[in-house]
Amino acid sequence: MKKFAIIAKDKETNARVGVLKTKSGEVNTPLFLPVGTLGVVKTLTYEELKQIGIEAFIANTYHLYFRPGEEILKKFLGLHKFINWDRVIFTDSGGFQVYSLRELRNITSEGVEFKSHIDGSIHFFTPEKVVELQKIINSDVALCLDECVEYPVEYERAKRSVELTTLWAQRCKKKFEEICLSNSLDNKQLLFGIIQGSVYKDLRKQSVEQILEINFDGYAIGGISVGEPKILLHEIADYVSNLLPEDKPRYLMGVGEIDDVWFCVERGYDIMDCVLPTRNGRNGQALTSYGKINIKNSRFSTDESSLDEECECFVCKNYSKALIHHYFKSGELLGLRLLSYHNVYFMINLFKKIRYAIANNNFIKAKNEFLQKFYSSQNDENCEK
RNA sequence: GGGCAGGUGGCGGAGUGGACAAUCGCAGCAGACUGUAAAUCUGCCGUCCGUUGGGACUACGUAGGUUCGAAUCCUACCCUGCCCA
Repeated sequence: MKKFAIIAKDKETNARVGVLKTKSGEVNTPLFLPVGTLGVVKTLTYEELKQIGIEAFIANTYHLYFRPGEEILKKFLGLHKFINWDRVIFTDSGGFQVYSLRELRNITSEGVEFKSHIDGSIHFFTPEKVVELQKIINSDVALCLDECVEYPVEYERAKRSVELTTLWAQRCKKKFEEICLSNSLDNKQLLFGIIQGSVYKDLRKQSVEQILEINFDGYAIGGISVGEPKILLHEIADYVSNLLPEDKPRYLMGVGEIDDVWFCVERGYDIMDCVLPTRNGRNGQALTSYGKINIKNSRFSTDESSLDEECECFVCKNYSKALIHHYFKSGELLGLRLLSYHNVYFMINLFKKIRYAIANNNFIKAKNEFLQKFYSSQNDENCEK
């Protein structure tokens, strides 16, 4: 059985609809992964995630290693049982923490030494260790340890990160296969390789070639959306997409702005994840059909309408902007939850629309209509001021 | 009636002769956030003008005074709290 099957392709673009098979079931692509770093999509219950209709989320190996820690994860035979979630879980390797915690780490070719962000204690992560941890977490899709570099970054440093990422990918793959061989009970976890290379096309090309050579179940593009201008993000995403094989899932890590999502799906990306719906939700931003709004703005204090008149989620059916505004201004936790729920719902719904549009050969039209509505209204708001 | 303490920007509260339009916190207003060290961070916050540098005006209970200069010193008054009669 193929692990990834493309079931529809847009005629005008490279956008495609597919199905990825994992040990916890199938997921439909293009797929949006909410981020649940510590095994939880912040503020939301698993019942709510199911109610929203999410098929998968991505947790983080680095963070789960610290809390709850290996022993507890082993005791529960993995994250699924610990959190009582039977759908798909991806795990990021900790490569992003190599970037985001760069003041607390030290890289050698052997691995990364982290100073714990929690208590300052020293921990050493190797590619092998990260694979083992993901086996313990027992996620459905594991990611190789990579070195995600910041932007801007000098060419030579980006080149070294590509080489290191390749070396680590080889070691991850080797360890992964060893564990699979020694444990015939469960060898259905998927392993994705990660492409690096910052904004340098030749390095991206080199990285793609080297990672493809190792052969993974899917290919992730990392080192993007780390502060580079949008034009570069698009340029690199576009460039790399043309180098990737058709028959494997393509995962663009960390991308989740609305226009970026459409842009990247159009180029044939199948999976994306992003903290924005949840983080920005906790910070007061709501995604709506007519653009982003900041619910904390005083103009919503008496607004009786829902966040998004076109949204079917329970928040939009039951809560006015004025009420959610009140929760935010008062520091009531329910506000964080409601916007997180709504925003994740919005993203999941967006991806449903995208899949539908591709399947019906209507991608470009759907994209233009969606984006025009989403962005024109923000302009209107600016004009009013 | 007497004694003591105190009255500062929307609020709390620093400042006790020049560096004060006045520390700081809260509230308020806005912005940011892209594989989550984030219920976080940043900016503005007397009034008016200026895109910036900056400028003008009004202000530390009220009214006078001393001084080159006062939120800061002096006098009187008003008000608040506590204590004594």
